[in-house]
Amino acid sequence: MKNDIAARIRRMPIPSPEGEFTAYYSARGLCGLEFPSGTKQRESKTGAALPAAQIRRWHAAAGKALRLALAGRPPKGLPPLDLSGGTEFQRRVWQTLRKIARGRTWSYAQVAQAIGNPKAVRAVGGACGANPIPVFVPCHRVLAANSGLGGFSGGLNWKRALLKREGISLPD
DNA sequence: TAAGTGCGTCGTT
DNA sequence: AACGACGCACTTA
Repeated sequence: MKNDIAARIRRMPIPSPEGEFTAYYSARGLCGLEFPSGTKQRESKTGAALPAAQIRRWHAAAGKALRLALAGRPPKGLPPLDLSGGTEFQRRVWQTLRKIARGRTWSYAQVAQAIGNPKAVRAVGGACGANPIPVFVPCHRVLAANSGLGGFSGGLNWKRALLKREGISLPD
C-alpha cells in the first residue's frame, strides 16, 4: 500500500487575506488543510505522479471556497474530499460533521448520538481533533454541552473566528 | 448560581 | 496501560 496511488500526496499553498493555508491532495481529492501558522507541515509524497490537471482544478476550487468561507459566505464548488485516511470510527464522525448545517452547532454528545455511539462522547472529541480538513469538514461547529467552546486543533482563536463568521453568537 | 472535583466511557496510541 | 477538543453528578462557597 505504500506506493499505491492513493498514498501519494501533493502539497500546495492557498493564499488568503489571513495568511497562507496549505492544501493536500490525493488522487481522490482534497485530503488535508492546514491553517497559516504552519510550522507543522506534512510531507509531500511523490506528488508529481498525481494527475496534474485535475489537481489544479481542485486546487482552484478549494482556494475559492476557502476564501468564501473566510469571508463569511457559504463555500461553494468544493472539490471532492478524500476522508479515506482515518479509522472507521473517525470517518463516521467526519461524515456526520458534514451534516451540521452552516450557522448551527452541535455538542460532542449530539455527534456521538448521531453515529449511534452515544457513550463515545470523549472519543468523538478525539476524532474531531484528528479531522484532516478543518473548515470544510466543520469540526468548529461542535461545542461542549456546557456551552463551553471545546477545543480546536488549529487554535481556539480560529474556532471563534469561524463561528463568528457564520453568524453564531458564542457563549461568552 | 458559579466554580471545582471525581469518575464513567470509549477509541487511539 | 494511559490519555483526551466530554458529560454528569455532586460538592462547596
